[in-house]
Amino acid sequence: MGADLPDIDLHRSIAARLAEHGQHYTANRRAVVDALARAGAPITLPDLLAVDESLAQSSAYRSLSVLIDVGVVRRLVHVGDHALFELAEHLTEHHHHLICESCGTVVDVTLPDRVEAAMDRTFDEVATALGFAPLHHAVDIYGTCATCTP
Amino acid sequence: MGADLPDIDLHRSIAARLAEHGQHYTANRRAVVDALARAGAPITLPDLLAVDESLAQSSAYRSLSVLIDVGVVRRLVHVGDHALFELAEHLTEHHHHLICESCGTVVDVTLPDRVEAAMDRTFDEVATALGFAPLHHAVDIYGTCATCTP
DNA sequence: GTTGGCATGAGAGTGATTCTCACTCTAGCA
DNA sequence: TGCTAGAGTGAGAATCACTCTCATGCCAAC
Ligand SMILES: [Mn+2]
Ligand SMILES: [Mn+2]
Ligand SMILES: [Zn+2]
Ligand SMILES: [Zn+2]
Repeated sequence: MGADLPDIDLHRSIAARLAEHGQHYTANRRAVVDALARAGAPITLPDLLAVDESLAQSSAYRSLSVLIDVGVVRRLVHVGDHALFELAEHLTEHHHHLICESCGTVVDVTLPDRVEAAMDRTFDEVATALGFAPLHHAVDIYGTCATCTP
Repeated sequence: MGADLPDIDLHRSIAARLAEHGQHYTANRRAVVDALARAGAPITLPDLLAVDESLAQSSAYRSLSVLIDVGVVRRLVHVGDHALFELAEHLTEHHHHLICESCGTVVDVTLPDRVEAAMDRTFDEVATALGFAPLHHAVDIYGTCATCTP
């Protein structure tokens, strides 16, 4: 989404978070992050490898796994047979997804703060009523994208 | 969820929908529907086979696939390595999911109509602004369930 | 009662993801 | 600056949820 951190801060922030977990920000992990940042939308692993041809498949999967573990990357499922990967929200901003049921395209959307706040209040109420302690939420809006609409 | 159709109507409704698509409501498909109805929450395929031991894995998967194609069953991903299956909303009611990040339990929740309406309005606005024609939405509330909270 | 076509299920196949292991790099110390 | 222990890498093997195949079963319509 629009409000990304400048690259320098992005990488510094990621390095710090990895360090907190006793992990290093290696060249491979940085290459994966760069590819995700360059994509600017959730992408599949094949797409990731296409963005940076020097990446090896097994290492890309492993770097993503480490980055997910420390909270730098988020993995999305729900569409197609490949998972989608994107930078975590603390590196971009809280957002949700528009999913085209025809072509599988996924794009980020942000909702007005007013609406987010109202949703959080409601979710907290209904979850608590069922003995759940809610931590966060995901909203997926399914429909048809511009290019798939005739 | 609470407001299920009585069994007779449930099966009649499903038979009709299958017929619309030139499909039959066979014993196997009915057994799968019964198992899902009995579960009352999204369940995995292994769980389904456990509920009805007479079901064969390959046939259960195929029956689910047919039932999904005609809109009687919905498939959820997002949690664990097995997909979750539940009866479609027109057989139960529009609802969303509470997902325990600790044990993977998934339970249904309904939101107040007022909130659903407000969300739909907002989703329509933001989607349209991005050239998307929104059709429906899914909300997942992640947190910790009662038994996982110490 | 025969026949044609869909349904079933055991087992084989598929493919995204994960694991293995021999090799490489690097951080930290001498 | 050299050494070394431990972490990182990647080609290929393995895993496993799910799908496909095909021989057989079932049923409806004549
Ligand atoms: Mn939100
Ligand atoms: Mn809703
Ligand atoms: Zn599309
Ligand atoms: Zn739990």
